[in-house]
Amino acid sequence: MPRTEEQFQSIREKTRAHILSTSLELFARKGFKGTTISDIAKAASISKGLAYNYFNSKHDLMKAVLNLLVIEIEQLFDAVNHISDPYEKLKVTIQSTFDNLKHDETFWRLYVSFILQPEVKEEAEIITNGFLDGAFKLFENIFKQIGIKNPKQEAKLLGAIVDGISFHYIFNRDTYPLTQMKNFLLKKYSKENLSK
Amino acid sequence: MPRTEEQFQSIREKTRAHILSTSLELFARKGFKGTTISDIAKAASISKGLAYNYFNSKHDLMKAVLNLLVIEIEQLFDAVNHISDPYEKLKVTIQSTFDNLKHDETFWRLYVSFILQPEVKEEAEIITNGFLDGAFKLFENIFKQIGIKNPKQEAKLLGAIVDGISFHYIFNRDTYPLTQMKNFLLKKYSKENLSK
Amino acid sequence: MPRTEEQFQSIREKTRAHILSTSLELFARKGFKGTTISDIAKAASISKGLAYNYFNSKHDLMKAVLNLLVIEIEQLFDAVNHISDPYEKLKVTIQSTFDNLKHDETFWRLYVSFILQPEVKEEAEIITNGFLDGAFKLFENIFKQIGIKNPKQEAKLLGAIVDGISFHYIFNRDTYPLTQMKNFLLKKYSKENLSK
Amino acid sequence: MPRTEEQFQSIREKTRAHILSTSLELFARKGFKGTTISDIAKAASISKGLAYNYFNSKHDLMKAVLNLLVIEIEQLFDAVNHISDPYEKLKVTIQSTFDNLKHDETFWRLYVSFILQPEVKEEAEIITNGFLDGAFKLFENIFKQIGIKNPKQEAKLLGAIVDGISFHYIFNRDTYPLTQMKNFLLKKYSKENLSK
DNA sequence: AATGAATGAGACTTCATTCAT
DNA sequence: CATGAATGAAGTCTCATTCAT
Repeated sequence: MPRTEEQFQSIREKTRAHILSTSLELFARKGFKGTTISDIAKAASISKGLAYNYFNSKHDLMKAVLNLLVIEIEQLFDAVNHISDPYEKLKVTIQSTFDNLKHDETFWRLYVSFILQPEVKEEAEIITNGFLDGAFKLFENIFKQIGIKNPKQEAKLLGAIVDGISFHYIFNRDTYPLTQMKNFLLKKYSKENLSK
Repeated sequence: MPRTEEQFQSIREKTRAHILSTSLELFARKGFKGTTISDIAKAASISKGLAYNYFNSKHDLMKAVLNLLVIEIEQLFDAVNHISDPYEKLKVTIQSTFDNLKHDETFWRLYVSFILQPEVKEEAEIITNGFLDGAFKLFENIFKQIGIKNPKQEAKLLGAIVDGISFHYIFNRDTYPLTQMKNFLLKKYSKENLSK
Repeated sequence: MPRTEEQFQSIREKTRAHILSTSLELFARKGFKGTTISDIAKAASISKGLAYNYFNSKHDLMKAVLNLLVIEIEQLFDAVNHISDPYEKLKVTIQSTFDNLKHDETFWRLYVSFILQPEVKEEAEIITNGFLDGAFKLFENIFKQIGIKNPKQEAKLLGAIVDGISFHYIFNRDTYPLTQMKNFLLKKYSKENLSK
Repeated sequence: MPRTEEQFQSIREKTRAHILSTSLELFARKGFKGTTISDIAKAASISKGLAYNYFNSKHDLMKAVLNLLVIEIEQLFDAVNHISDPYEKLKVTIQSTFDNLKHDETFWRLYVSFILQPEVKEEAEIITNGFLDGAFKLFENIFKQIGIKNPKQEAKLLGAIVDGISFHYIFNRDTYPLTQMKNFLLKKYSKENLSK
């Protein structure tokens, strides 16, 4: 007997993922309210009806996109968690943040966009908080390991720097000296500089 | 007897300002697309039609709000420009940023909201760039006066810190230790710390 | 004692006539629905309120314009009624129609415009009928005097010609050879041609 | 199973034609400005939204109606173009104009209505000019074949007569002796009359 | 599973009309 | 007599959602 059941499953999952990633991109580019189901259907080359076959509503779709976002963010954190040397960890984190940003500002825009959407504010805030807390904790642990004073505040400061630079870059992409700032930051948070 | 020219003008100015400030608040809270003219009319206790007596379209209204934003921002800058001592200038700037933020996050939300709105992106970017450039220049001059190395990059770093913290606070208002961070930052950028 | 009462009357009449003629022009140019009270007020350099001081509603205003139209049309007829020679009468009528038309298509447009307005269809039709009947009668009498066969139908034919040409001219003003057609018609309806 | 491509196309064509013919009738009766999308939707027994599924705007809808008009007019011309005998051609043209008019004044009203609408003036004029030129050329050729003097002007005269009569009939439907005028005209433009 | 025609609530916008001064 | 700010009904248009096939 053929495993039609499994094949169905596979197709469903692929289509679902396809709709989801298309939505993510459009939501990020044009905002939640600025993106219509028609837009998504057209961009994903499916019918409007099919989108409703996979998601009960636009709101549902957005929640699913938020979830996707969480997963992607967690993967970013996981990528550095296995590094044991705190200086190296710090360096890689900063680097990965910047490199990721340059190639893909999608998440950032989405993240900002959702927070401004009263309908999803709550859900989005949970994620935001989780994300920020994760980052703050990560930095805090590093600073503790290094033995710096006020690790909690230094962690929040670094978080602010990273997000602030990201923010400035995203909205002034054409003129912002991203690479320069990245190197400047790496130097500021290098072993030589921190341990003196 | 009809009202005098001045009476009419006074009415117009007041109503215009009223609509404008109401719009600003709503746009900031719910985004451009998320705010309807009905919302604004209701919040301002006027008829929908009256809004169109003052602004040709929702888009126009938004441009007027953007303008208002520019003016308010410029006033913030002006407030510190007369201070000559660079350390004092730095301190007041940081302080005013934070104090302002705590009482009024409206501008920040609006600022972020508009930039995400493709319809107003262009207009918003001009303002954003102007605002950022202004802040960067201000910081750069201070750092030059003080005689710090890499004043351009230090300026951008401080800009990122300020905006990053603002950003974190705005979207995690309930838990973010704003005052603590403010003091931490003031200390880091104090005369004692910088001049050593 | 000054005759303020009469002066008031005079002012009222002048203002009324001013509003009326402005309305007539705008209605003719942009149609009834296409003309707003604001348009009229602006064109007449008065306030919207004042228009309502003179006319109870836009509909009323339009009826007054219709009346004005009737009067103007009657004056046109009167202008030729004193001529006794039928050939001369015919010639002058045709000529005046054309000369009038070239300088002022306002009435024509208004006339057509109103007939398409269901709200005033009835009133407009009375006028139209009156106007057409007047013209038909005028022509019929002329043809009877001249002694032509089928004067009733010849009258309607000439009416159709005159209105048809007017119509063609109005909607093809740039290319229609009006003068040529006028001369062609005058020749066709000249004494030499008709009496043979 | 989804409908086939053909099924969808068939539905679209039918609905489109239905909306179009309903619009044409209403525009003709109440003018462009005087007809609302709601009117059309109600008359066509569809939702307002559906009209916009088929036409981007009311203006677009009107352009489509104009197009429909052009096609219908061209068919009228085509119907007589195969007749070779000029006298016969003339007779059939006049007859068909009148017969058509009696059964359907819609086009005429629409034609007049659109020309008075500043928003569509340009598009309408192209059609008008095309239509008039077509008629003038047709008549001119006939008169040339017959060998009448001044064929150009005679063509324009006949055009004016036909349109003038149509016009008088349309706006005085109840009392205008259309049949009588038709016969009168047919006799005037009969072979016996023209060839003498 | 898939399509897109169809709906209808609600958005933006216009404008005749009213009214305080 | 005169003004134009203010209203609100109604018009154009959009879009999430449903549904027959």
